[in-house]
Amino acid sequence: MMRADRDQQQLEMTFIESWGRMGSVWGISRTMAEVHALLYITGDPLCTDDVMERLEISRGNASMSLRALLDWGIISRAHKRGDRKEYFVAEQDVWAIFRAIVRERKKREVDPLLGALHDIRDEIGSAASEKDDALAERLDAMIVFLDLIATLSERFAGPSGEGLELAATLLGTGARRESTEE
Amino acid sequence: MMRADRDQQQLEMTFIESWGRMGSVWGISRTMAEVHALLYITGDPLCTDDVMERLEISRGNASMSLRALLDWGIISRAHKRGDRKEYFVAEQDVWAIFRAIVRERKKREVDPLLGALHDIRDEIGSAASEKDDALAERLDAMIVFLDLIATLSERFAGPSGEGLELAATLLGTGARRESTEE
DNA sequence: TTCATGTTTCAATATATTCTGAAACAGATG
DNA sequence: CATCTGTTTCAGAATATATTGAAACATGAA
Repeated sequence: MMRADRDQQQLEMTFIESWGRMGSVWGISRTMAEVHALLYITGDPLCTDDVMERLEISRGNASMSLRALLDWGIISRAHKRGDRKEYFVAEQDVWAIFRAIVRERKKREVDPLLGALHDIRDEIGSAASEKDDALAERLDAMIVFLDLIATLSERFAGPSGEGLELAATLLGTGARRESTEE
Repeated sequence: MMRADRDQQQLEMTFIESWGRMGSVWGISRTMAEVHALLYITGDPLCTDDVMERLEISRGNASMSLRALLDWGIISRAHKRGDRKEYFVAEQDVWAIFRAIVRERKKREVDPLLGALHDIRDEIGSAASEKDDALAERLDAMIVFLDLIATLSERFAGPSGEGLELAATLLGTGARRESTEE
């Protein structure tokens, strides 16, 4: 039994490390990803000290990471009766986690880029020279594409369970073509 | 005319900077993104020296960035008759660019994580204790989800123009729900 | 082979990001 | 109010990442 427990902790740690390495994919630091992984895989409410201990990180780091995860909306606060400490629990629905990530990244990265691109496009519009035509065309292609991505991710990240439905649709559409696969 | 040219270069540079800042989104360095932006927005074949000059970066950096972009498959080599220098041109189809990025990120980030997760899952399977059940469940939820993502991105990144078609489908599906929007 | 032209590599350096730890803060309780 | 418990902040340190620049490496021409 002690044995099994230790094994489990080890396995959890492997998961945490793998997930941490993925942090870059969704644009957060390794530690922040690890804190999330710990909360997710553990399932229990953990306090700052638990996180510090399990991950061997400083109080400051743990505090910052937890707050950032709260901002992203993928963990939430919890309290134990008769205990003043704050505990944290991770959202357990992977789709909800995914939607939160998509929403956040769109807000932080796609939207600002689209804004900048639109600004440039407007400037060109006024100063129409010959060469500008080709530039404008390429810019437009990019803008149209990013607008599409933004719209798609908005739908994916929408509040309802649409993401799942849409994924199913996508998969269904793809299935019809499976015979033509390479 | 001189005037218009200078304006255009400035606008191009603004585009390049915006795009460079986005580098993190698709997991490459700022400079590499800028090199790509330069080639994309310029449209012409450029050689290493052109890139160095326009972006004010070292030869080594330019060389590494260009090679990496070649690896990603979003720029290609070009040659001018009677000129030994290598020139580079960017893929102009934004969908092709997007597909290349999705393909590459899946390969580098999602696949390894899925591999690690499957390994952990296998280990748990053999050492079934009570507590492990909950762990296994959470792990499975994550694996199922990532498998779905991997499948979806494979379809998106497929060689044909499927990505565009699928996006249209998705958009269509969404349109039917537009009335229920928040 | 030697020279001329162009490309790649990589150790040293510069830059950016993340983390620590102790101090400041908040707010409950006696 | 003083004290106790717990949280947040932030300057400096540690770490990781990106960049330079010069030397090594190719390759073709004479």
